[in-house]
Amino acid sequence: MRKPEIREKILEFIRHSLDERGYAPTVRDILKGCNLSSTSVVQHHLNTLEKEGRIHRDPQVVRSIQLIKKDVVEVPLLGTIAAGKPIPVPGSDTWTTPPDETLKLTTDMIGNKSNTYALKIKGTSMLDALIDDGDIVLMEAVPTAENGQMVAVWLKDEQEVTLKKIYREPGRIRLQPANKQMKPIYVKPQNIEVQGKVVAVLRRLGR
Amino acid sequence: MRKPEIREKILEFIRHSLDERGYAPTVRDILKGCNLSSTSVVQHHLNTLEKEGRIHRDPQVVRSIQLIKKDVVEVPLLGTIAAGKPIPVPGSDTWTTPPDETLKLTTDMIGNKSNTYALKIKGTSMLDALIDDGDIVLMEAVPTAENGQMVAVWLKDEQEVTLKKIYREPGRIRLQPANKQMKPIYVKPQNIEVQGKVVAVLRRLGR
DNA sequence: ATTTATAGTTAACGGATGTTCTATAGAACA
DNA sequence: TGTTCTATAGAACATCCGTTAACTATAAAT
Repeated sequence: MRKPEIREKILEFIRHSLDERGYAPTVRDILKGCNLSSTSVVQHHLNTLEKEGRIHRDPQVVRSIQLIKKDVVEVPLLGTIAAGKPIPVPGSDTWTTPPDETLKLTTDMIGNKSNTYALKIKGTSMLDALIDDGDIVLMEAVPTAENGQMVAVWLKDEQEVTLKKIYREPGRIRLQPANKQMKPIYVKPQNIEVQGKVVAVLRRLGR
Repeated sequence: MRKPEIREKILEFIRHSLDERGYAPTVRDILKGCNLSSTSVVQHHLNTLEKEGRIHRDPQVVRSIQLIKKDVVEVPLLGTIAAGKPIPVPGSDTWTTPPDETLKLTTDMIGNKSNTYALKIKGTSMLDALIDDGDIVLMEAVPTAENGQMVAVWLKDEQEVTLKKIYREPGRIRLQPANKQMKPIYVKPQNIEVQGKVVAVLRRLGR
């Protein structure tokens, strides 16, 4: 019988230890904490966990166990977004040079996604999306978007980028402002280009 | 001669170690890393740093050094905010019972403040502040607010709470919506009660 | 039924590590 | 001048800890 439960228990214990005490447990800490009977049992499970990529250890180093799951993510601030300008989409050239600035965020905010980036809003052209000058939007680089999703849309005819909720309707696409008091606009499918999904909006005030 | 520089160097080394490797250095790591010559020198400085409250160690525990400064802050989500309802202000009764939910945020977002709390917006009554239904506002519990600051204001006559930028003018107070296209309202000073300062606005989409 | 992989036990080695003791030197201070 | 505080140096100690080896036990696979 495979016994993953004991390894879950060990992981939980490590998590607890990191959380409560601030540093990782030793093999013998785990031994006692999980009611195991031998250090080599612990060693065995730790080896397995490391093979599974769930923890990382530095050989011979006391208390070097780390959980792989990340709590804090650094999101690159790739540029600004303004009316009449396509938004910077992470391309090969954008990734090669490291971004000038990064934002530290918790996975609470974005869902552990790796393809998330941030853009700073310039100007008040996004007011209908309830987004102010200086706000920061977290974008996820996705090829497609589901109905109802808030997306960054490039309007080819108007040469303009806008943030709207997208709804595909027969023969047309409805772009609905976040502000429900405002009316939607309708565009031809071939007139738009979805440039990314809006994951979150951040507004920092009074600094 | 006092030598705080070497302790700053040690702190920096600890920070670097925690950052790069994920766990704290040993006394001998610091010895080599800071070009010191004896473990007892390191011990001495660590004792001093601990007395100064800048680090914490567990006696006899390897790699237990922790920096006191916090990077991730848990902000209590104290309740909801809606028109016609005073916002929950952290009082004695609110703090005694732990909040149902907390938000993990980095000090990037809020400035290491301890008196910060979060409120969830219910309804669209804050649209003029560019704040949507479901948005989360981070409030700082402060007694006074400076001019131009975005604050939560309780309007006594109207029995309503609103988020506006506050400007004290002779004989009246101007409450300016964040949306610059909208006109300010003017109120008598005795008609308002500042309930807190808005530190940030968070909007999480598509989950 | 036999083999194989996983899990557990016991014991021990050797090195890493926190701590302590003693001694020295310079600066501040009264 | 003597005292005290801080910083430094070297050495030594006892313990903690990661690792390994040899062996047994059990479940799964063939």
